[in-house]
Amino acid sequence: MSDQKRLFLVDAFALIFRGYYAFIKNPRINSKGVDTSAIMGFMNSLLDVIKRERPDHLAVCFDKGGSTDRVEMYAEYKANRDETPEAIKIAVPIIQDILKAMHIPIMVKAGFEADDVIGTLSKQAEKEGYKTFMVTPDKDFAQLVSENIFMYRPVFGGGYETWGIPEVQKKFEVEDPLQVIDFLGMMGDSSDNIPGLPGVGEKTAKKFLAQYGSMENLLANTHELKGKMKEKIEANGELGILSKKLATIMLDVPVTFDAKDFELDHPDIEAVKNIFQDLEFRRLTDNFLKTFSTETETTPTSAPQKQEAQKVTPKEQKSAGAGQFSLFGVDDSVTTETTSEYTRQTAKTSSHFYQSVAPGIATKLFIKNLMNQTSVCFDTETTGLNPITAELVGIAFSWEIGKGFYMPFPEDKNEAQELIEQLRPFFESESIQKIGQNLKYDIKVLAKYNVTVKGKLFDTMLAHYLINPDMRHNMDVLAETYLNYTPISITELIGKKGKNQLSMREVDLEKQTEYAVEDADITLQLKEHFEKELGEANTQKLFDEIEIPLLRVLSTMELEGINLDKAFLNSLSEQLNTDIANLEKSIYDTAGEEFNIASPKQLGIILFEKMKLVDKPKKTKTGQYSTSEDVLSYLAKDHKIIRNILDFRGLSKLKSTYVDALPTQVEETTGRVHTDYMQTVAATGRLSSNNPNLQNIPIRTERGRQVRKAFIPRNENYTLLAADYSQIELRIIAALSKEETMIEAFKNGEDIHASTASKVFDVPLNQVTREQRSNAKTVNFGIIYGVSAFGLSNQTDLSRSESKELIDTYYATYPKLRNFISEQVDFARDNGYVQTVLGRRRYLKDINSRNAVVRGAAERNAVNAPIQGSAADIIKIAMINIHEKLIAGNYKTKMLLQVHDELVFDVYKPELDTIKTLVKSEMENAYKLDVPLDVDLDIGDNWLEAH
DNA sequence: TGCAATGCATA
DNA sequence: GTATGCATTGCAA
Repeated sequence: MSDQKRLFLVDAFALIFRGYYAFIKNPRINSKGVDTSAIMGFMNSLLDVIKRERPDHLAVCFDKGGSTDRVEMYAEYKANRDETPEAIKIAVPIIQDILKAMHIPIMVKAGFEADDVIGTLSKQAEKEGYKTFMVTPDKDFAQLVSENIFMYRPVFGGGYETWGIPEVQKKFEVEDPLQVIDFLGMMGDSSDNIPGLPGVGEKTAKKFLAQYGSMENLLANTHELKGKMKEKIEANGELGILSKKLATIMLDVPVTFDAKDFELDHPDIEAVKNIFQDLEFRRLTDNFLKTFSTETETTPTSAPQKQEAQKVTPKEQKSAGAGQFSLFGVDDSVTTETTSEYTRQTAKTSSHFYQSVAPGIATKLFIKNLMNQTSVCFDTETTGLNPITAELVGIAFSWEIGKGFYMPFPEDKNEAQELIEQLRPFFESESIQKIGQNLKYDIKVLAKYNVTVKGKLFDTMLAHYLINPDMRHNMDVLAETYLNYTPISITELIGKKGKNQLSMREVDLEKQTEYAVEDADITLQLKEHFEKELGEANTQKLFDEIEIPLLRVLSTMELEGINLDKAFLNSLSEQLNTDIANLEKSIYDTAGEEFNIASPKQLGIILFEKMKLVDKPKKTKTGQYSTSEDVLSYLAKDHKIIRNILDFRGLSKLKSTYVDALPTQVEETTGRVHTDYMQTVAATGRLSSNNPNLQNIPIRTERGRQVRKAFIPRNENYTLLAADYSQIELRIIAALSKEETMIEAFKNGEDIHASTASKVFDVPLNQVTREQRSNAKTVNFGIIYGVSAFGLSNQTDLSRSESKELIDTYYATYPKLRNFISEQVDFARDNGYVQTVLGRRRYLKDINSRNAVVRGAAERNAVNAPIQGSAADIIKIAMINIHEKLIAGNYKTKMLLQVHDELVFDVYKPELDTIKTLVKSEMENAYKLDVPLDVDLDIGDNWLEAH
């Protein structure tokens, strides 16, 4: 470093607060009962800075009485700050005493905040040739950063980072640190109660800044915004300006930087020692003496300081006494107390016999007993929610209501495997029925131990999904609804998620037993309940032949996961940035010069003055050329440069939702992405996918669909096969309605939308215009969703009355379709539900509502649910059959994904021809309709190519 | 930290 | 107009 003098300005309150909250979980209280956390925290930071940096000049700045100017501007300023904690209030005078003893100047100015004092001083020092370091964690200070003014910012886990101009540019994505003020003004700051612009947070503020550069320019160009955002910002321009003012650090506080006064000289060691002794700071006293004793130039790194002792070893599982483990020795049942029918039962109020099984002989006896059962409910307890990484902590079993056993699993992997081996005959027994709640999870966990769950299955969650798809199906809800019983909550055992949540392994064995066996017991009781109801709802077949077999299929697919080119994924984010650069270059080339694409002003001049893309460019209120979305997309088809600009704008969204998110979901152990298919959330019978959702990977836009390139085959011996049903929902509605005209079109392999257009607009098939086909397509989809003229006119260029006319003509063309629709609605009115081809029901309680809006929605559901649901039924059948054939044929090919009407396979190349035939045949013949089903196959080295 | 509202990705 | 999941934001704790 040069010989330039260095001034450190310390933001006292920021460091005091930070120190105080650092100890919040474990406050420092001395023998006099004084909470010294804040003092300790602050002094640690201060000494740390001195020791590390040895500043020539240093001062500590405090607030006094808040900022009168800002309160004048905005009465709410800092109004919602919590009352300052007591420990901080008492800390301030003590810290000031210590500073005096250390001969460190204290800067305060009534009516000004420390920010303003520091700002003013740093600018003065800059003029005098100093390098200034503002010691504060508060990001507001970034606006002051210049070539000679830096932020010196404590970071979590110790250490500091220095923010100069490049750091601020990067962090806030701005050119000039002064734009930090605009940034803060836009996004607001809840702790200072700076309102900001409504609806604008960090991401949006950065976007705006890149595009408009400042608050003022944003407000001058709100016409370019869309939707709610536009309304909100236009309505709150003044608030934005005010917010910016509030966020601005003042530079004209009446204080003077006096170099001599600020020189860091020797402290009054005795005085400081006395205060520290009084506070009972022993370590800090040592630290202080070391810092100021002359010979300490560098601090030894060998000294094992602080945190080392804090390392917490997870509590070992309590090894209970032998008696507790004995199989039949302990009866911890509780007598039933009389409960009114309004009081829910719990484990405490109902009689039960739950017991843990000890290792050794007890386990052998237990398993012998287990093997004699014909139907057993089980529930695994694990260390987490992700079955790929979770380890078994125990398994609960129950085959008699009110009674059950819990087998804890050792943490040691080999021992756990030995134990599961003993249970293998049970799980793999074909003759013992297995009952569970969400068995897919347990099956996946056990698969990780190489155990296959065989035999008949009964999943209470799936059963209830068929009985009442609109409800939720978690066990607590089911127990309360059907058994009038409240199970022990998981949070009671392991705490709320986040900070101190325990792993199931850390829970006492007795509690584990109570909790786990209770789950198994309740599940068993629910099974008895739902068994009857399944028959009554006529969905037994759907349960046995679709949902239960599908559960095995899904667990296999989920465990398999899909390969992601990890290098590609990890770099895709940067590649996108490269793409942006390429787009920029291409735009510059076309434009013939470089300019700021993000600036609408410059862009408008380039497009409409230089390139003269249109004769009469649309202008905005402020007289500038409009470059808004709708203007540009209108020009997009004729000009590549416009497409590039639109792409450029759309990238950030893509990046955050997919490109940056997906790599974090790659499982370390497998290098693959394992989605979780939800079998019980979609009321229509569809699956849904989450963590991550692989059913909404972009495909419509060129840039978006690039994400699909990241989904690749297992290795070079494999290829991806995508098989999708063509127009399955329209085929279903044609078949169900028996509308011959439409059925014929499908039988003849016609382009259905063109065919519809030809009939509705009464033109020969080969003379259908693009627009006619497009409108016909919209109506076809509208039918599936339960059309209204209003909805149709929103989707097309047609007016409301034209839409109505089109729909009327459509119904005239396909009269049976109209019949079908009214039949569905009538059926729903009479029965309260509609159903799919396989009898999957959806109950529509609002179908007879007197509220037309509510009733209308129910009527659309009545039309859509059987269509969407039947399509779901059919692909589920195909999946089950394909799964079985893949196993039976011992193929290496795996089924990986389902996207509603599409299946994706990882095909072993030598099997390709066989698999293509197999998949196509199984999908097309999954269910017999009066309309042929048609499946398109595509292969490729990634999911994008396979389309 | 958890919730609702908004907007947008898919079929 | 149907069915989902998720990122971001603001607000309530």
